[in-house]
Amino acid sequence: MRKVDAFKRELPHCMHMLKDAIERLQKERLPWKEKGKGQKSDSEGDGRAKMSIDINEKRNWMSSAQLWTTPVQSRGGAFVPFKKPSGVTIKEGKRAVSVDGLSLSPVPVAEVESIDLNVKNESRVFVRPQPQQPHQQQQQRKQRRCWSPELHKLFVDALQILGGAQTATPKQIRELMKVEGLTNDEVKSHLQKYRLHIRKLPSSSLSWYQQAQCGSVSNPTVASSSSPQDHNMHLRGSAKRVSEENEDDKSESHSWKFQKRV
DNA sequence: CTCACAATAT
DNA sequence: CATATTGTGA
Repeated sequence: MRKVDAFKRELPHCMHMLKDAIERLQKERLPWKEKGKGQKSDSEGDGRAKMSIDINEKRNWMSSAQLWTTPVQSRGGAFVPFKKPSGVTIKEGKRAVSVDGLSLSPVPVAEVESIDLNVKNESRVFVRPQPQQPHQQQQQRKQRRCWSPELHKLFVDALQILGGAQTATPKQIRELMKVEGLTNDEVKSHLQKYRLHIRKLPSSSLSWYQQAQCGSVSNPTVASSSSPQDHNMHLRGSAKRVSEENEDDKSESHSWKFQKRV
């Protein structure tokens, strides 16, 4: 915990340096900026320049916008919507996130303009400077959907019910899964990936999804020392005979070829 | 830098 | 709906 103190000391320095750089840039920019137009910019122009730079700076670290992560529905737990960073980096400054309720809203917030003494202890305080320009692209990318193993299981089940990966359609799958908050596009994307994967290695269709970059990488439950006498090492090797999709396609090939779709 | 994955564009 | 492309995190 001493690191925190260290950061407290260092952060202001960084900010100062940054500010210095920014000011210098502004000065450099001034000469060629006021060409033509009347220079009433005094306050406004200056402020704008500063702000734009500020925003540019922000863009860098703004890339990580992981906020809400759980539209997840009823079913009791089993879902691990939150992904815990494996490394124990110095991310302690997370308590002030209580405000993220509004972060998702597209409000054109006025934005803070002066960093100056804004240096709180928080390493990240973002306010979402998104509505900067009229372009607005499409308000950034959507938050990545976390396909937890459970979710994937449902997906596969639905897939089988619908008769294999090739015959199933995203909409049907989604309806069969009955997962709240799951969109067609998400299913579609997952289906695409799934198809590609089973095309590549037809034999193992159940195990390929192990990576689970979301829910359970490394050690999510180490700190609590909840299960010392663990028993994870079973499974794997028992239900080997399941050729899944391949068989499905084959076994039902006689029918689905002519069916227009249900 | 490369790869896997999910989002988004055709 | 299917594929292709792009953006990102590991």
